[in-house]
Amino acid sequence: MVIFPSPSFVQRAVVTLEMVLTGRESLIRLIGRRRRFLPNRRSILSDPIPDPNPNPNLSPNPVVEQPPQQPDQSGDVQCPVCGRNLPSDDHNRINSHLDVCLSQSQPKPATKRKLSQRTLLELNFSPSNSKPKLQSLSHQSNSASFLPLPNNGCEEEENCDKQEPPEKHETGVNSTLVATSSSSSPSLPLNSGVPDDSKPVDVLGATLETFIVGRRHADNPDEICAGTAISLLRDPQNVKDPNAVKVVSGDSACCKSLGFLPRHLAQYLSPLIDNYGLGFQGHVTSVPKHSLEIVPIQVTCHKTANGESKYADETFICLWKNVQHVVKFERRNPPSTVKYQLNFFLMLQEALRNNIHLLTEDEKTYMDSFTLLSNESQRLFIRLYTRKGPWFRMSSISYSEIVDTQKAVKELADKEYIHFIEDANQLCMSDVKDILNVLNVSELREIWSISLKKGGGHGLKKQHLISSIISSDAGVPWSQLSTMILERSSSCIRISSKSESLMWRTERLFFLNGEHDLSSFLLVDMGKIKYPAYNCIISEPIFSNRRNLLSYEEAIEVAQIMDEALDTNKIEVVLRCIKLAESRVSTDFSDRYSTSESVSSIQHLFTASWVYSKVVTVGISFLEQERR
DNA sequence: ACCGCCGGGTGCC
DNA sequence: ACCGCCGGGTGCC
Repeated sequence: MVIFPSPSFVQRAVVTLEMVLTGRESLIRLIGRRRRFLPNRRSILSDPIPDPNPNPNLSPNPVVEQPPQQPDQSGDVQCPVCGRNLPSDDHNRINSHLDVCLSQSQPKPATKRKLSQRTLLELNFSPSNSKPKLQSLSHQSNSASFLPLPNNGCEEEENCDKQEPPEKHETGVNSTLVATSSSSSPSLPLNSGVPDDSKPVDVLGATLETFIVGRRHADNPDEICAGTAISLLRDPQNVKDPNAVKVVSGDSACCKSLGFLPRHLAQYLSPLIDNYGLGFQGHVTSVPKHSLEIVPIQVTCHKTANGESKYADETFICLWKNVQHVVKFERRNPPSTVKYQLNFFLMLQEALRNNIHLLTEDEKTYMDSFTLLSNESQRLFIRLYTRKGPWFRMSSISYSEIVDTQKAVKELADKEYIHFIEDANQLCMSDVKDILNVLNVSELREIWSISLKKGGGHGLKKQHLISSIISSDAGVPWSQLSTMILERSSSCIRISSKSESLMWRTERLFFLNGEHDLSSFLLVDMGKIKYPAYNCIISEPIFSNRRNLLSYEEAIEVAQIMDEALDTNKIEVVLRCIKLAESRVSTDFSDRYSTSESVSSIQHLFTASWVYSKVVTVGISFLEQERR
């Protein structure tokens, strides 16, 4: 039996230690998924760089900028790639060493993702990691920061396992469900184990454990707490499901609905209620964290006034058996809102809870407002957020869990979570290049030949076509070009920069690194990654104030811009990033050292100067390579 | 992506 | 383009 840790464990387990890595790879990990929208891009690229250093000549020698965590008094310098110490005065040797090192570190990108990554957890469990670098961290973890949880979470599951009948039983339930779900009146499944004992089944007083689902349609979803008295009420008028069974609070029929029973359970329970006069009362067992999650309940069967006295006919027994099967089945496979949605909620909620001191009122309300969106809008947003984009053709958006995409798009656009474009007039210059990317090559060729007024365009690569279309916009009027584009792409949508920025921040605050994102949840859910359960007590926030967070984020932006520049060989941009980073890192340090505040090494990894020092080292080793 | 899979876009020996 | 390759989307109910 595979034991999944609950998602809340993920957050801490995935905190990784960047300090182990050096070189470009570590920069890439630091950046994580490239942000589509960089709020400071313009100023980073064009504002004058404050220069606290009187000597503007950037030395090409990496000796100058040591990563700050490696103070060096010995006259040696440390290779940024392999970490070996070299005499700082022998430049030739340093350079040739760097060549060797870089050429060794580059040809093996296929395997480099493994092994170098450490989680806090591994550190916690392997005391052999007593390198001086890690000292403060291991100290932190030894001092009862991480307490192993009693695995109460899985205990129940394991017990279930033992009680559960073997696997074929499960599939039996499954197939009966499938067999009957299409017909509205439940045909009675051929239960192989139809009771030979035809004595009356003992239903009165029997207890069922199940869930409340469909809480979005409840009258008052907030009014649930553990122990709340509930009863079941048929809802034959329900348009979605004529078998629907409502869960209402209290025992009177006029009470507010809290939600519904799972559909498959209602399928068997409703005829029992309708035809055999059974009634059910009980209470809420526990309350989940999120208001849309399913709520475990317990109900006990009783007889209503017009109920029969004897429950022995075959139909009844069959229905009752099926009720029990479904209950069992659903306890093993609880129905749920879409998992990625729950994970996203968890992320939002945790990021909010742990970082209230970093967020503005505006941001908090915006994050809260996400939970007020309709289910489908939330799902669509999350789906789009995880896709590459930035633009998406409406025609390429289709998800089985989102029934009415149009409606979801409209709601998201109204609340400014996304931008929606269907009219050529709405198209602005800066978007054109990105929108052109959603077209395929043959569509681009058409536009190309019209706007350049010549045929062909064959043999040109996609990016070439795009840039040549943009640069030749003198050929056709602007409005005509945007019309041509939209004629082919049809309506397009894009996540708004506002929500993109905030969600990115949320994601970073939750995972605390760039390598993990929402898909990590999925990998855990599927057992591709396994983390033992442990508890985490946060003694100190990673970011003590908003200013630190913002400067960290801006440093990541610089890192990303340089990373892009490295890919596209834009050396001027690389140079600019290095200079900027160098100036920031020195001002930051004079700040740091002027205060007596001690910064633990784990917090050090989340400072702008840490990021900038990486930018400088990685950038310089790139330039070093360029030079020869 | 730390998997594994699928399906579309793309290139020109 | 009947091909391989590459890279994006996806997995959960």
